[in-house]
Amino acid sequence: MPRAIQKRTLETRARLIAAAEEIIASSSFEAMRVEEVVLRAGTAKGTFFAHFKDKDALMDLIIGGRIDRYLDALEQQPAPRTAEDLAEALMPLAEFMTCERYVFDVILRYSGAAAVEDIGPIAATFGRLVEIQERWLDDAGFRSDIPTDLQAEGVQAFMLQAMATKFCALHNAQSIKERFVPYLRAWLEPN
Amino acid sequence: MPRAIQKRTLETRARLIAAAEEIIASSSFEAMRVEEVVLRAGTAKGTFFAHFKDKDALMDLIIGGRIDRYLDALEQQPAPRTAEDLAEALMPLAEFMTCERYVFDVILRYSGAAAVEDIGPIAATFGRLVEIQERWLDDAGFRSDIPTDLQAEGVQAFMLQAMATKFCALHNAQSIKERFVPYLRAWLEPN
DNA sequence: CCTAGAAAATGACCACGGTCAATAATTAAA
DNA sequence: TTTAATTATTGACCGTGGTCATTTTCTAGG
Repeated sequence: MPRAIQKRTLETRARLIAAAEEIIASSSFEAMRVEEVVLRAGTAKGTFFAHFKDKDALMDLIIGGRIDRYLDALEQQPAPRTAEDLAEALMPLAEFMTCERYVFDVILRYSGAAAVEDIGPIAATFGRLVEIQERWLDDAGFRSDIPTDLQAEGVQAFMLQAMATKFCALHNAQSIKERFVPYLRAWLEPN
Repeated sequence: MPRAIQKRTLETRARLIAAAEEIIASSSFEAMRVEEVVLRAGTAKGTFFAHFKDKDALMDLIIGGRIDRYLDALEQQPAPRTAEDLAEALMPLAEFMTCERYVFDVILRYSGAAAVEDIGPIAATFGRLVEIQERWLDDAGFRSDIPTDLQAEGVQAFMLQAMATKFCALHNAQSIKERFVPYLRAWLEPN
């Protein structure tokens, strides 16, 4: 029979997460070191890995949490009416996702879960984002020749492409939005 | 004044690359260890890093080389006439790019160079691929409402999206091509 | 309370990528 | 040929993520 989770366990876990958030706040996601986290949390290194599968699992959790707050905000908004508005609405999220090269890499790596049983926080947010976009696209009625879910996946693909160029010398003179809008127009408003 | 590169240097470099290729051939890209490479090449560890900035730089070189061979083949082919044919033509390349999760991750990370001066082998192949597609799309004349280079970038974005799903539990029941074709149809043949 | 057994925490240890001061080999000029 | 300058190689060492047998703490049953 499985015993209830001890209060101690929850406290330790909370301390580890808090310590990581502190480091991120005072320097960056990239600068986070497991050794530094356990030092601040006052635990041994092994304890970290008893709570999180690996360092990236904690990153998944923290970054996924941040993304979820952006999605909460998006859900409050009315459906955008134009490709331009859609891009505009997604910009805060896109800016966060590309705030650091390291963050973008983690997001890419975790955006699709290899197995159903390990759909993590970030992968879940991608599912949520598609749902939000499907609702928006249903309302806006851009294209009637292809299903809404295909449209939403396309928006996702172009958003990733636009974001990737932020780290690409050939394109980073342009802002993410400047790259995103032409894609969206061509995708959602052909002809 | 810069001296000529020593023959010894080229030999050492060739031995390192050959050793790495051996390991990849007998196991996998992921299994490559710097220690094992230098052991087989008969050099010291430091020598490796005198020739390559880091482990990934050698991966960039080797994977970029493989991709280039696929592009050589694509350049020999006539321009595809339909979205389906385009997807079909790109499948061998897509299959290689997703032969290992690790390989796909490296490709994603190196597909855009952070600075003009360090456009590496993989980043260069992405430029080449866009050029090939621009020629194809010019010939095929799918869409006249948007420029060819935008069309080509879209094909790229959807190819990445279709490939990514190979490692995603939600979609990997479908083949890459099954996912790629609907995107391409919707992108290149709207209405 | 006491105790058995489960859950949690520990820290020495390992794997592996990467560094750098010291050394060896090569080259061009005297 | 000798020598000085340049280039290539070396391997001990480090940083950091991750493991696991052992120890400590907690909990339920008597």
